[in-house]
Amino acid sequence: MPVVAFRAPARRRLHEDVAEQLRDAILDGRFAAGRKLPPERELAQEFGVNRTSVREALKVLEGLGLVTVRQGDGATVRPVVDASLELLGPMIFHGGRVDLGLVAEMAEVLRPMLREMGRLAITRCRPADLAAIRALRDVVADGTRDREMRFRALHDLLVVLADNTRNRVWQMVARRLRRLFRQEPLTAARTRLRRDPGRFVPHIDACLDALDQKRHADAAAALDRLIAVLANFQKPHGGTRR
Amino acid sequence: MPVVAFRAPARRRLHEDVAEQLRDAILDGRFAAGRKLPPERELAQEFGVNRTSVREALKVLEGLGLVTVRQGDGATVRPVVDASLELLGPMIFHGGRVDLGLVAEMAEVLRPMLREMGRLAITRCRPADLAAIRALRDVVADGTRDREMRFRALHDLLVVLADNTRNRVWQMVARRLRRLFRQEPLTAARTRLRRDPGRFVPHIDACLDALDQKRHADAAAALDRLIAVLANFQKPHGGTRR
DNA sequence: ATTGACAATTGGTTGGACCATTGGATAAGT
DNA sequence: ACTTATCCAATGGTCCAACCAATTGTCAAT
Repeated sequence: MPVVAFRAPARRRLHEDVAEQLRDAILDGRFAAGRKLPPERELAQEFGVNRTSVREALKVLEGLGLVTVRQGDGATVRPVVDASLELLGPMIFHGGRVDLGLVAEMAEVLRPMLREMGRLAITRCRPADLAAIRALRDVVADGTRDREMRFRALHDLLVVLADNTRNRVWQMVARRLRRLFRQEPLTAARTRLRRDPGRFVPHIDACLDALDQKRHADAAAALDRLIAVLANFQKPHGGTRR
Repeated sequence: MPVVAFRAPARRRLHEDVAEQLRDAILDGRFAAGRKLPPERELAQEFGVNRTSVREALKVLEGLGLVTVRQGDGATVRPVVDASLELLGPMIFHGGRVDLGLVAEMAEVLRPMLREMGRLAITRCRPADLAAIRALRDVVADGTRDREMRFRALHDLLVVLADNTRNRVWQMVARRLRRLFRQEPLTAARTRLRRDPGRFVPHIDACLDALDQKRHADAAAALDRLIAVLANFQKPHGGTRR
């Protein structure tokens, strides 16, 4: 396993760039809900690309639920609240800023979800499943490794936990969350803040120890503490972090 | 308000049809994860459409996380478990069948989520917010109306509840769920089974009464009973409904 | 005032051309 | 024989130009 985490160079396609710019424009409110986007031909000219690229970008936005397109009429912007949860990433990190309020609201949703998922996993995991968890725990605890790589192991832990629930929906949810946690601005934030993934290790160990001794309630309690650290944000309406 | 619920005639676009067929082929396992889709030019010929339409369809599939497309290489199918949660609908209703196992797993995820959302809503809702809930309750209880329309009011209730949490993430989650509940095969199933939305009314009333008297714990308990009825499926591994 | 025909706007689709990347086949070098 | 460099066929990415089809507003006829 490499010691340093590289990221693939961004070899991007035109429609991705167009879609991203339009997406951010909508999220920023530069195109209000209910308003119409400019015609495709006009957008193509403004972006300096062919109409095809604009159309492909619009397909992406339509898939995200950000616009509805009707022949003869144009592309109408929809309320962001009606759009896909895939947008939570871009909504949290928009314009170089982090929306701490939204992070807190997200944590408010995540905390009970992860608790429940953890409980199910503890109930259903079998001794053989623990090996994968221990391997990831060791990576998280390994101070000689790249910090971001240890965080990646932590995210993988989430997915392994979901797999132990034997529930396909939880498995999909966990993988979407892992994807969100690995989005660029967040990894940069972790690096900047020099967060230490090691602080999760004691909770992981407590959980594993309890599982070894079949003390499921204790294992669940240890997981709860881990999740409390992971989703460690103030309640909304109050607003700042920590 | 109309008494009968009509649905807009399906005025579909080519790429939507193509995307849907490819999506179902992947969900059915006709294209296994890791395999490659046929080249765009070939697909265009098979579907009898222009390459542009195939490409737009592929953009949709890419947005769903079902395939990754690389220039020079082709479109590679990704594991469904890594794909978007938007796929839960088509996964549940595929090939004219309902995957009851997946429904049960979904209920296992939904139940704790809705309970938590309900608790938050009860804590934070203000007296003025109850009017909207009562109006929807009346529609659900109105036996003279079209059954599906009463179900739609029930789904709207979910969204209003989410709005009362004052949490944008819950609001988005609730709207995605409403969208899922309203997908075609599910509405047909409800009509076929002649489900009665009225069975939820007593729980709604109990919740509203408790809220009037500021008995938040009782309101939460009533909501829990409602959710238990709503997500009324056997645990997975056991398999059949009711 | 209502209805119906028309026209401008705008998305939908097509065919074809050419560019850029990838990966394997082939040739060259050691 | 093995490694390395080169080339090429396959495949996606982009562009162009034209035409089809749905929508909406306009305007005339009733």
